[in-house]
Amino acid sequence: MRISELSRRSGVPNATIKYYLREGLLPPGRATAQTQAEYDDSHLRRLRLIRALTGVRGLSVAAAKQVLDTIAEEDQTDTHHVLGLVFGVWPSGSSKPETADGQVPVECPETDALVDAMGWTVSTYNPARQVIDRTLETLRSLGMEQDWRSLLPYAELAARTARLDLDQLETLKDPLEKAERAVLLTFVLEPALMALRRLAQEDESIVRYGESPSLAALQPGRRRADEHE
Amino acid sequence: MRISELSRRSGVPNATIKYYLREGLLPPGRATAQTQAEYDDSHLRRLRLIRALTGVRGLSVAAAKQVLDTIAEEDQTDTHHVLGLVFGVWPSGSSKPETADGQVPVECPETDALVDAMGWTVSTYNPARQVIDRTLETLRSLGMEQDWRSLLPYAELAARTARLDLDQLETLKDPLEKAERAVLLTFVLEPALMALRRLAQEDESIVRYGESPSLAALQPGRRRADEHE
DNA sequence: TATATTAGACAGTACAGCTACCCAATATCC
DNA sequence: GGATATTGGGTAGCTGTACTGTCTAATATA
Repeated sequence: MRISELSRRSGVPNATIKYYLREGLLPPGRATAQTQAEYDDSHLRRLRLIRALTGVRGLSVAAAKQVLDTIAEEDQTDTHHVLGLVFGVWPSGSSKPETADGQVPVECPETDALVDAMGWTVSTYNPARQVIDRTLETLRSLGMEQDWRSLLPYAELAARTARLDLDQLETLKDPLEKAERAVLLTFVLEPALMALRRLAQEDESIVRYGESPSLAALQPGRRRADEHE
Repeated sequence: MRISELSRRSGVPNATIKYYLREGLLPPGRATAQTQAEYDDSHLRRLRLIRALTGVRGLSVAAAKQVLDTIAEEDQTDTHHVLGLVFGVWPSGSSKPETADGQVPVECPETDALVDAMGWTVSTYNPARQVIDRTLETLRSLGMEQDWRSLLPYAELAARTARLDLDQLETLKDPLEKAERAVLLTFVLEPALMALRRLAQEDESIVRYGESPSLAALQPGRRRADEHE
């Protein structure tokens, strides 16, 4: 297909596709002539992935490129290698670590302690480390007397979440497919997970403190446990 | 204190403080004369909160204002009221819902089913609903055959997370303090929770598929369960 | 009284993410 | 085979966000 059909099928404007091509987010089509190129389903798929990362997830174009580059490069044969790369990517947008190209591991004493307490094995280069230390610092500067110990219960829940994530990769055999699925689970799912927390917070707040102001009629005598009505 | 001391103590440039005042993120100081105003610790605190939301969390200035407005307005006496407002705020930045001022509830059939299955009680106006439906749609458009049922295990973990969150509010009595703490837990903690997931994913990937490429030496014979070494 | 600081207003800057336009080459329709 | 439309490639411009710098008159401080 040519660019206009790609545009029509993806809903992304022609000019924007060209922009993504220029920025290297979308690989160039197979050139059939000097002013003609042929695109295929892989381009359509990639385009949708780009829009998922920049749209619902809110990544910057540069961050999306970084993520996309990760699943494209390197040898795709080692599952653990590919996944390690994906999980190690940090979209340098919101809350990015200082070191742009995380070559140098930054001291993260609190995360070290947490990782040790959880018995985890994670690369010292994983940028997620810095996010945790920086967040704890920020919370303390706002008077919240938190340290890594207060994150332990959250870490336990994060471990279970990660297990759910990895379970969904088991069914896939193709390493490339696995890498793309990992990206979807890791990045695109993030807003939904936070949305679930928000819903659960509202429910829990109603259970503990009373009815929500936005709701007119609630069933009385709500439970504390989790069984359904 | 005057603006320069506020700037020095917060680390935020003078001009930026004026910008926040203009934008209404920071309440004006008590004017002592036509070209003089007095700021206090509440301003310093608010300024730090603004930087936490826009910095580590990555909210836009407009989204931060929306969050800040929520804890400032309304009567502060009802705990459930205040928390309902905070948990209902969606920072219109990344993955914002379409309706800017969520007055009209949007149809979210998948979230409805999920909420029902969990036995939750949440406002139909909570913007988190739309995020979930939109994310599921996006994942499906990328070939992931997901529906609300696949989110159920995540919802269960979200419920536990919410319980941890609310536990940390129990100790506070002042409703205003409670609201601010809720903001910190809900928004500022988000990147850290996602970072924890990333670390747990890397660990779980090593446990299942082998060693991480970034790590030179690992202890052999890793476990599947969660006990510490 | 001299110097520095301040509030308030507004213009200017830097960057991101598109968007519009141009041109020569190519495809397509008659 | 000629007219018309589309394409790739490049560049310039536009819009919005988050500041930053400058100016002025009023006020504080030495």
